[in-house]
Amino acid sequence: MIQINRKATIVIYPINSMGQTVSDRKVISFENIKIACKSCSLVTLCLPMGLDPEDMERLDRIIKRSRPLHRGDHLFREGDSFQCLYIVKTGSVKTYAPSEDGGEQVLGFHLPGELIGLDAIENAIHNCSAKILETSAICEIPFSHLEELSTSMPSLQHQMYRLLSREISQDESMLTLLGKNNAEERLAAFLLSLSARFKRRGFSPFDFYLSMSRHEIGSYLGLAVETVSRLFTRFQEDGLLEVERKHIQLLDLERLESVSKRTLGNKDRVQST
Amino acid sequence: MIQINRKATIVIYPINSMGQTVSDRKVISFENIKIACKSCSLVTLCLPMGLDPEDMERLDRIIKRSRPLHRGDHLFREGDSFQCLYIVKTGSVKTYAPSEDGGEQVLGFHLPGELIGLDAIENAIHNCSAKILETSAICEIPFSHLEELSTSMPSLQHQMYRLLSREISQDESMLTLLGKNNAEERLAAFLLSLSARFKRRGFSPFDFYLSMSRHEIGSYLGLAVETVSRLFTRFQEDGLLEVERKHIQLLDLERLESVSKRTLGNKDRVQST
DNA sequence: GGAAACGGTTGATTTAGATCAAAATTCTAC
DNA sequence: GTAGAATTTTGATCTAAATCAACCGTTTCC
Repeated sequence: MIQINRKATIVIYPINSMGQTVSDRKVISFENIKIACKSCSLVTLCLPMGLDPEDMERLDRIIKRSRPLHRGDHLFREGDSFQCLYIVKTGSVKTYAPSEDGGEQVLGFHLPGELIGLDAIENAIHNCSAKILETSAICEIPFSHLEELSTSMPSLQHQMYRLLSREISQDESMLTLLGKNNAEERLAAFLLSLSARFKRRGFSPFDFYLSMSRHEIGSYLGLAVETVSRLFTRFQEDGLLEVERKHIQLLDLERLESVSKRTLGNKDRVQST
Repeated sequence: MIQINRKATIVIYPINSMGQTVSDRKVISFENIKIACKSCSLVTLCLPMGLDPEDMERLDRIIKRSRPLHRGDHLFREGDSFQCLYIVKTGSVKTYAPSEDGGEQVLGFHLPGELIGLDAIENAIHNCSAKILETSAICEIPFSHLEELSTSMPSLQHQMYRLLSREISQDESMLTLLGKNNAEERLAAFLLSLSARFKRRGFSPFDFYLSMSRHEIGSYLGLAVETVSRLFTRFQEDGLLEVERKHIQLLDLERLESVSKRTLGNKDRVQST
């Protein structure tokens, strides 16, 4: 899916979930795939965050940058030996726990700047799989090198602790979502989370493309595909959003927010009619 | 609840969830509350795991050991500033996310040797609360000291990475449990998890006391109290276990195992009659 | 170009587990 | 020891979401 944008730069990435219809959309060309951390737009929300230039340089040297990977490619599979952490540079990735019967539990969707593989450190074995959702550039960090480096770089060590801790917090709020919230609240919270993450990355929080299927959203949220589909329709009918296949436009963030945290106490339901 | 055991040592802890009816039950006396890591029975599964004697000594010096805390005491509350990590030495602790309406989502139950507070590192603010379930001894580790120490102790740093990573793995399997498994499977998995953890700590995997209420179990597993209660009754009727209030005896680990991972594929249900 | 596979939507029906209600049991505190 | 408050259990009813089923639009691939 190659297209030429207004600035006549060849955009080699397919239309992806980030900023498709956004006017200030970043142009990604061949040259800046292998960009160093210090010139990377993600530097403020990625692993090198907060490192001084010299430390960043040292970190930069152990990071490998691969050719773009494509939809369906695996970064790793459950059971693989753990060698590297991965960071999404562009595109998106899902992690999931496969089950014997071919099913899967989606554990997360990973956007640019986000680390993948942190759960494998303990046993040096991956206990989930990671699959590319759309053509993506991925940075690869050999963990043994990273660990070694972090012994001599307190700020890197600190950043590692923070990132690991954040992953725990996120999983915990996901546990609350699955334990306490109904289908409507889960989907609203999911869309708001995507929205906020796109925003931090400089893309529109109102208008984006989903790189995952309804089925994957359902798995992530502990819902059946049909329920997800019906909810999208309902949210659209309620004027919360506009949806056309993968394209989402959030029309009323505030109301979506209130839907996402409507537990027993708050009975002012969205108009159903 | 003070009682004298056969060896005439005063047991200051109330009958707790660990090994109540176990013959080789550990005797906990006043003296060994403030025991150093190197003489602590938990050393092989706790933070100091794998440290050499000298490093352990250094770690030991920053660890504070409090007087026993009692049921209902808080280690910290959501919103508190993060100063310390906590390790359960004896007893048990729950962590939970309070919600505005007085409800709560239980995030975890913590047994001896387990760390509490890892999710607070990122923002230096606790985003859940931790409450003592039964009289417990707790080790307290000022995180800033720990972090500093870990910069000069690669094996401690490694252990920290491992423990953080393990927390993530555990949360992820919990996500799968809540996302994919039904009530029966969740409770079975919960009991088996407790069983395995008791075993690792030298207590009976078959016979133990629950330090948490049915309500708390329900919250943890995303189920209503009534469902939990009914399941205990059903499991007992099915001969899987014997339950009398907080006292649980697992009668058939193997069958419980098969109940815990019975998804669609596996239709050999437990006899209901 | 057409068939097959896939992903998504919509409708009808079923059901697991929530909710409501009430009694039984245990715990707590005077 | 007793009153009152929790906690747990059990039963009856309800409902949100799963499941089953059919259909439609897209994509893919001979």
